[in-house]
Amino acid sequence: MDYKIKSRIWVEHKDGMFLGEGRIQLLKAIKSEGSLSKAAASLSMSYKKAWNLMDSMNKSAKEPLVVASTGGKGGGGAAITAYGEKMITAFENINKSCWEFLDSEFKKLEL
Amino acid sequence: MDYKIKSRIWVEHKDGMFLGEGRIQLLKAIKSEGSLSKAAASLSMSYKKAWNLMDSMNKSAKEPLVVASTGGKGGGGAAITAYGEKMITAFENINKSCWEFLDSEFKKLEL
DNA sequence: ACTCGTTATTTCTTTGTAAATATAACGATA
DNA sequence: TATCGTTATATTTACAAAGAAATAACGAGT
Repeated sequence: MDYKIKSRIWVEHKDGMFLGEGRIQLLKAIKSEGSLSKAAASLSMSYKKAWNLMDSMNKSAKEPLVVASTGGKGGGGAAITAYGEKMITAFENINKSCWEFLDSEFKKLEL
Repeated sequence: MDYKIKSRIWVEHKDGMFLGEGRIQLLKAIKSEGSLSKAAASLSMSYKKAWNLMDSMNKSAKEPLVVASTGGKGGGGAAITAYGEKMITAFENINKSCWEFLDSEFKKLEL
């Protein structure tokens, strides 16, 4: 059997996407880069797209996941909140366990 | 908590998609309609897209999932093979159990 | 006041994908 | 051999999503 099962998970709220794999990737890049523009560059993503994702996340969450500051020393920057960190680990844990679950189920099938 | 977790699963082989939710839907429509064009119409899908999906599935499977005949009484038609039936039920079972798994995992989180 | 690198936002352009359209091929039946 | 409804395929059109580019705003430090 040379087939592989794949999956994608995401979290929605009343009207639309809240968290998905791309958004989690962006959160992690913001954390490691300390800036939205650098995070976007590190993911080969346009700044605008990154900003849209961040804005959408912050607007649809109870608390912001990212805080950004403009101006000042270094021009500003962006950082992940404690709530944001919690979301990253929660998402990655459930995603990983989903993969494991699917792999084991799929192996049982013997297609 | 007004968040909901969602997922999509699919099966790939060496270079590309083999089975996904849209393809399974199409297989089921072919089964109930007996024709590719009627199946496409019932799903509000263009004939061309339906044909592409069917062709891709048949080409990447060990055995065809759909057999189509052209000409003859009634103009022809399409039908699901036993192998195709097996794929439908296998996919739907694993998909359902994945949803249940995710829902229960997500409930544990209390975001 | 001026500089700096960043965030924030608008507008325009491009591009990739889906949809519409048209047409050929097919073969049992009459 | 003419008809019929389907499968099979190429070509064109339309549209939406992504990207590029340009510009404004910001505020600590000098």
